[in-house]
Amino acid sequence: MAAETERAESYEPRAIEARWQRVWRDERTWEVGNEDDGRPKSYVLEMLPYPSGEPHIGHLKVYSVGDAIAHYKRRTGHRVLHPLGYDAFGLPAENHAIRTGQHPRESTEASIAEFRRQFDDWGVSIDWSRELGTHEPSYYRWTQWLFLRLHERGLAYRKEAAVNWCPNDATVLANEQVVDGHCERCGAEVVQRQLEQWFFRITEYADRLLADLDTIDWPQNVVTMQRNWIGRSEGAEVVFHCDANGADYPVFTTRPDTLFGATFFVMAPEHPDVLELNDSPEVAEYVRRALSESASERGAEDREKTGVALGTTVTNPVNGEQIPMYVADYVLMEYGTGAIMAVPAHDERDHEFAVKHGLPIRRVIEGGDELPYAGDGPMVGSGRFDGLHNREAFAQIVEWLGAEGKGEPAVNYRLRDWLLSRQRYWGCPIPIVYCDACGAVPVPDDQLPVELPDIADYAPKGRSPLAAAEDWVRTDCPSCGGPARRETDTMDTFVDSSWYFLRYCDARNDGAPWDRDVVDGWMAVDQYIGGVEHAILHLMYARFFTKAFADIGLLSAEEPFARLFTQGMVTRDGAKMSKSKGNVVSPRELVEQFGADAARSYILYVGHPAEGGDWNDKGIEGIHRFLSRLWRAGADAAAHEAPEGTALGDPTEVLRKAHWAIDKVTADLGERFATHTAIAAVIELVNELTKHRDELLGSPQGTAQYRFAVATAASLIFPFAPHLGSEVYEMVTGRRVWEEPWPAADPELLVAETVTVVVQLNGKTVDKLEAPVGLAEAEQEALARGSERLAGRLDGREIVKAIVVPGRLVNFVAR
RNA sequence: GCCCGGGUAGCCGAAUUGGUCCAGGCAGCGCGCUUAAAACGCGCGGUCCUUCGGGACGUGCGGGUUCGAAUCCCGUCCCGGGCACCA
Repeated sequence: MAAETERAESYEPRAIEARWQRVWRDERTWEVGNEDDGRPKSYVLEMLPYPSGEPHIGHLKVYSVGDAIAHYKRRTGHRVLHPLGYDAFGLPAENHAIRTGQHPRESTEASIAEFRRQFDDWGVSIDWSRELGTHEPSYYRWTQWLFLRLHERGLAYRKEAAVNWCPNDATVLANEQVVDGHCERCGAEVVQRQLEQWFFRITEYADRLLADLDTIDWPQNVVTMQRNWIGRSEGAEVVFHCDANGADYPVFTTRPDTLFGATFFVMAPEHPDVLELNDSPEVAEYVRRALSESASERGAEDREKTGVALGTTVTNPVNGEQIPMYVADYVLMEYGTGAIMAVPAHDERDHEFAVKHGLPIRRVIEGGDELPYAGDGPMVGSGRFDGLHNREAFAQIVEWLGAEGKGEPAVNYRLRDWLLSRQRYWGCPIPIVYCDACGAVPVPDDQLPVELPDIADYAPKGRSPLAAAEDWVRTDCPSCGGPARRETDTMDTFVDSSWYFLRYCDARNDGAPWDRDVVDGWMAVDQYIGGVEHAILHLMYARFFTKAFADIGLLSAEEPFARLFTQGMVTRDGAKMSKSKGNVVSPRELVEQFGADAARSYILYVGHPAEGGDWNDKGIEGIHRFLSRLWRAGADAAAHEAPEGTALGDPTEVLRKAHWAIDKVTADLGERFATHTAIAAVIELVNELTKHRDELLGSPQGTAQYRFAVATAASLIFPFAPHLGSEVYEMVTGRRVWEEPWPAADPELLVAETVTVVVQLNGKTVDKLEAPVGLAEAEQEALARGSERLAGRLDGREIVKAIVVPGRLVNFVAR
């Protein structure tokens, strides 16, 4: 093997890495077919990267983790799908276009090329035959197709909604463009404006999204965040009648037991009936002011509870009492019914409002030292329910309201429908046209994709940039053939990234987004890896899409990601890396200086990958030293052939260490993703074999053991440092490590010859004794009892009890 | 305010089931190799006391359970993250 190229004198990572990368590329080593070949499948996936500039340290980490898992899975007999692509639509490319005039496609594709170049440089084992970019017409054609399927089912719909509007730039803004209630570009205060927008009806899936969290293996904190985001609350809808206009106003409450304590009634400023009930200048002005404020201002902490009386009343259904109506901005139109019953004695917000406006506060639940009291207790001032515990009264009141036709049990969610319209250029066009005669008409499947046209000017003009492409906007109605206009908004980029993991399964299918059998053969993703910052939005949307597609009959999986791993952030000097702090570590420079193997291994070594991990510039040198030591050991082992057929002979410390390392790495990598302790185990093995080099190489059997230990170290380091692992393994064995099964530890060699028995006196360690393995408890106790140090410390006291932990310790209790 | 994590050596961290606290790396110190340095290899490594045998203390802090606690329980402080007018 070494004959083809002269071997170097020292570890030269860049040369080794280039060599193996060429082999993997030329032989398409990591490509995988869709046919079942009898091996269990394993779908390993990192979250879709957004290509901007060049990859950062977080990318290096996520692929280091994912690649280690993919390699481990392959070598434990799995057929592994490990693809990669790009989340290529998005705002930064468009902002760049506004500044420079460069087409977003050009800057995006330049970034993709750089990302791809560096991913190749890292030697990540990707099936590149499935590579995709969400901005390619061959991809977004199917994004549009899927939109139409959801539209057919009523899961995509249009309604008027508030958008962020910058009065200075005269444009709508995406949520990401609003920073602290101000326009990201010009700094003007952002206001709310009503516009027709497209939504996905994710709320229809709220219950299933909640319930199925129990079926997936995700980090607890992510599950909790999703649960909170869905925000299911049980309560009742209660109807309040208004005599002034004859209307019935339902409200949602989680506390029907406090109904007798409702002393006023509040509507959100957006409530359509507010001005109908009272159009005085004072009310009109209050509503106008509230509507002009941004959501973040309105939701600000410590904000005073403002509001205006409407001069009308509603009837409290439980006691017929007339209670005054108010409009106040602490009530939200989007939640419940946009109106609330206010119970100041038992709700903090209502209490604050009541105090400020001099409204009556009536206690109906006993308990607590002062009001407001939100806890439980017996009911008072509640008519026939007095004396009952409020938890019991809860159901009885709802039942009674139901019988009277004044209310019913109700469930509410914090989750809102997903607003997908974006008034920007660089995104997937929404495949809808507007016809005066037919209204909003879906573009027929055979006319997809609706391609994004080129435009000259990306600058904001008070409407979506696409509206400027007049030739593109003007079209014929697919229904009646008359003149029509295209939808000029594009889709939220989260739409693109909510189904890409399905496309990978069948990435080159141009007759459908995927073949159902193929997707069913791969899904669900067995191991998903990414940052916790996507804990809510991306993961919720992808789950929703998967469920909706399953309902439509496009696939079988109910959940997209069976197992989720969230990586921690890499810090430097204890602080988040950021350009402004100037403490950014560039993966490109690291790889140039130390090689990809060292960079990847170090990032997995600083700590458990789920935790943070503080970057230390000197630390990577330590890993580089270790890899160099392994390389030298490989060259050394290659230069010391053991005669053909030499047995390994009697176990030595090195042989035992090798099997210990196999066992340790297998458990750490396979069970707990503890890459840091796995790598530490390989370091220990290499340290051990380096230390015993001379004595081992003195005999044929020792030489065989040395070679075995070196090959084992190479085999075990391979998932973390694939190039060096391949190189050293080949040097010693002439074989390719990735074609070898994962090594198995010999259980007999995992058992040491002797164990250390700790002798304790009243729980304090007084001696340590070497003892043979497998000693009976009584023998172990007798051995410990004979300890001279124990005798010295006993000082005349009497042993009253001995606790024996076999193979570990003996604790004597003495008085 | 509420809900999760976490606090071990100068630094990053290990201790997987309640059983030897600190594996591995960094930094530091000593030794070897070298004319020298780098590189490389080997070794040391908590604090205080000591009659040099050893002893006491030690996992943020204070209590508790236990033969035995970094690990379990109660209280408290600090750091990080998430949510936060959702009725």
